[in-house]
Amino acid sequence: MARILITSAIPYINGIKHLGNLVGSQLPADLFARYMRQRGHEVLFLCATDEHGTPAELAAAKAGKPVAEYCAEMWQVQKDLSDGFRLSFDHFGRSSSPQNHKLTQHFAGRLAEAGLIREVSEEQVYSHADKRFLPDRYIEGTCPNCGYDRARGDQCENCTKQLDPTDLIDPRSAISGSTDLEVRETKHLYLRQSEMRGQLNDWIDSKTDWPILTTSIARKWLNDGDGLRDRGITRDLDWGIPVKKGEAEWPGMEGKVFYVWFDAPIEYIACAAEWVDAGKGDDWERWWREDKGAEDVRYVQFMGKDNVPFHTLSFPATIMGSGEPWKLVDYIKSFNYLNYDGGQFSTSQGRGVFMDQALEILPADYWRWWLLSHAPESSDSEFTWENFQASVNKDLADVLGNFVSRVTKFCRSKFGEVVPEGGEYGDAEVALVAELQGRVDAYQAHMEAMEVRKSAAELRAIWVAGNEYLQAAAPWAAYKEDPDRAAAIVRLSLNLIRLYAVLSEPFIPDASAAMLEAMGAAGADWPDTVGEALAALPAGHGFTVPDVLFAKITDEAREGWQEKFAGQRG
RNA sequence: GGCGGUGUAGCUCAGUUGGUUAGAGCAGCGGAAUCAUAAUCCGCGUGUCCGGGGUUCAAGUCCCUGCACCGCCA
Repeated sequence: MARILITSAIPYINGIKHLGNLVGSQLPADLFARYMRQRGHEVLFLCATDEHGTPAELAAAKAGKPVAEYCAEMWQVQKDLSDGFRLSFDHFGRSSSPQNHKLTQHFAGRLAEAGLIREVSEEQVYSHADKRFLPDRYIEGTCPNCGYDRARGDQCENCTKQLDPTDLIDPRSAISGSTDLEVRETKHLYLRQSEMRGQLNDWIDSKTDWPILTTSIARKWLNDGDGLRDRGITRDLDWGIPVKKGEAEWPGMEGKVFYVWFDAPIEYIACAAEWVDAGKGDDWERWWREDKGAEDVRYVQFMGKDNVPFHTLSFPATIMGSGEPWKLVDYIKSFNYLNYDGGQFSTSQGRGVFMDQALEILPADYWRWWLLSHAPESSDSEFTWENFQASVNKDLADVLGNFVSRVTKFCRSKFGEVVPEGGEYGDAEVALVAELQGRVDAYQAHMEAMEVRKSAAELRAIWVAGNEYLQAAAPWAAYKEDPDRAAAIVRLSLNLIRLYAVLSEPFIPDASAAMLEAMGAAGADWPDTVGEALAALPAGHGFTVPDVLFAKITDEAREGWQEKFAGQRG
């Protein structure tokens, strides 16, 4: 039995995530966690909300609420949605937790002791009307290059020129529109990542088994231009983790907080502490400290490609720089983007399907299956309603759902709601078991390797094999001449349903549970061999005919959704 | 502009270190069956593997170059 620590990129607090966000991190992480648990491994699967920073403050202000209250509410919303999608986190934490405050301050203190933090005085724009410093992109003005009047302080979107806020003509606050701005001197802490470039580079070089998408992004940041740059890790904000050196005050940094970029990944660790404090576990350090039991832990992270730099460089720099034996990530599974019907999903424009809307129109399993079987692994992939309807109807309703339906209903009509006795297994059954064993082996290999689409394809092939067998064995025909032969076929087929429920659990947990319940099966323990698994339900074992597992998506429904989700969510 | 990715059947995609007639699912066409959510099963693909050069006995698979789309640029 292995021990596997799994984290998925932590979603930002200011809103409900869309399906592209979901399939890029949390959903595949859940697939892997569920599979590993079923295989009997010890799994700790963590996720949290990322709550600090200017966007959270602004979203709270817009909602007319104190930021802490806003975040608490949005955390609950996101928690409920992750439950709705059956994401099996062992704990869903918050980056604003006391545990993270303590750990973030601890890391900062260690980094300072190691000489990896320097103080920098810089000039930043302060808005009197907003009573706050403004990040570059929250300052608007006229571009000195092209004259575009809504250029941002970091870059002009019109001519793409990189800008400094002080370059702008007639600068104003993007928050209030106020022009009462002032350039003030302020002091900030920088993490000296550049000092660790060699160490990080060697570490990345050692990860020969990582996807190219992951290592190429890391190498680019390490080697581009002057190489890895130092990064500011503090901000002049109210909402965040107060800057401290461990438990001690940090002279000159009063009233400042750590930048969200710095504290968010540390929440991966703090979340484990939250997990313990919530009474769900009793020792989080044995998952995170190599000197306290984590030396045999395998740590896997899931994320979209936009998050790769932070996970390959910034967070490792924090950990390595601390000089303490914290667990570094062993494998990073990164994803490309899911597009929506010819364009991008857009949170700001409300384009695409969001997690809350998805669950309002269809059960989680529909989305889980489609998203995972079309996961953007090798390149960006695309969601279209036609493809979604066709795939879900065919795979879930026709191939799997109908198999369950035809077997259970045939048995009920001929033998009653009990696994029939009599008859012997012959060549057809031997051949089926052999085929399934090969496919289950392949399925396991793909799941171990986190090959999501290939796993889905193999699982589907396993479902198809049942239909092929049933079609060829034709118990409805055999029943007329040789009822015992029909009984044997049905007995095996009922056992196939139970096996399918077990194998499908990581992808479609609700349907899996419904199938197990209908079959009166005890649990979803992974089979040692297919042959044994198909003998789990003995003759005489009672079952019930389940309700239709997957109702089909009609053309009318699909057309309605297509229109409804074209943009501007209401 | 720099960097990276992608470009394979109508659609969504597989194609390991270059090696036999380039594959899967869906859609389409033909057939079988009738237990089942009109659900299943069987059969059917002469595709400029984006274009053009090159290396090689052999390239979708390596090199150069052009084109298109996408992303990132702290």
